Amino acid sequence: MYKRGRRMQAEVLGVLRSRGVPISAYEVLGCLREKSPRLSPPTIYRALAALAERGLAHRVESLNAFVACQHERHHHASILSICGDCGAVEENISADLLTRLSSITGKSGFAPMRHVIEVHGQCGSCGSAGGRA
Amino acid sequence: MYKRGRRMQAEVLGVLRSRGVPISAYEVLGCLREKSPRLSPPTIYRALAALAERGLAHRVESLNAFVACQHERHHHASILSICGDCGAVEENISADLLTRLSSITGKSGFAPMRHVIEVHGQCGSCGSAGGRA
DNA sequence: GCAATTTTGTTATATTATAACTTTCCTTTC
DNA sequence: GAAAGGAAAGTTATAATATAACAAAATTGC
Repeated sequence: MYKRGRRMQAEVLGVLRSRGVPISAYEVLGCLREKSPRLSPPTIYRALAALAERGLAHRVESLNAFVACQHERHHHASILSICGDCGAVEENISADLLTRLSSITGKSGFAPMRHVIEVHGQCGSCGSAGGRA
Repeated sequence: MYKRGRRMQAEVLGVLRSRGVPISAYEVLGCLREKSPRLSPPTIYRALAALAERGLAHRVESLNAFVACQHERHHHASILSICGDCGAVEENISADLLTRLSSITGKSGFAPMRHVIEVHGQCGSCGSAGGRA
């Protein structure tokens, strides 16, 4: 294994961090094209894949989008809470929950490798602010 | 609310059930086009959305695919175990896990509406059969 | 330096999903 | 029962997401 586009990855991670909320690969592409018009989708997808592998970003499966990791580099699965109103994502880690999940799925001999845990709803800010209009 | 394409939904559900594993909307389309060549994507997507709403099928977010529900009609979130080798999906329901998930995500005032819980790994059959070759 | 390997850039295209409009068909009213 | 009104389905086109496949360039090991 070698360096694999660290420069590009840093650029992409910068965009993800500056946005805060999950954005599509094409939104990243759009941002970076302002400076480097020749960029193409595979470059972005490769950087995103590398960032995910390094634990610096996550793919949000239920949105087909990507978000910067909020914790230190970790190799546990994240629990992502996604606000449908403002788009904000909160990231939680719970070894306990993963253990329980494994015990549920493992009953039939299933060996888990990767966990996707995404919860859609309304965040605290939007709940208290917007409320039921 | 009225009937909303029950005929079509039944066709689509039939295809999902006959396959057993998650398939893309376009695979469904391909199957049904053998009989009805004029079908188009929106028809399939509408039927799939209606089936999901009725609790008869699930969208597998991490595969961009759809699978028939294995339980009786339920309105709890499912835990889907997806075998990367054979594609088989097992569906589990655990109110306890959802409660814990809510308590984790709820700490910051988040109000969960929809849960996506998908676990990728290797199923029991593939684990004992294939093993490490 | 040169070959081998890996990474990056580029082009093209595959796959997934939906917007927008038309037609059909059902219901309601008279 | 016919016409108006409205919801659902069909249709066309295109948008959004993702990757295959190849070319060029950089890096490493010798």
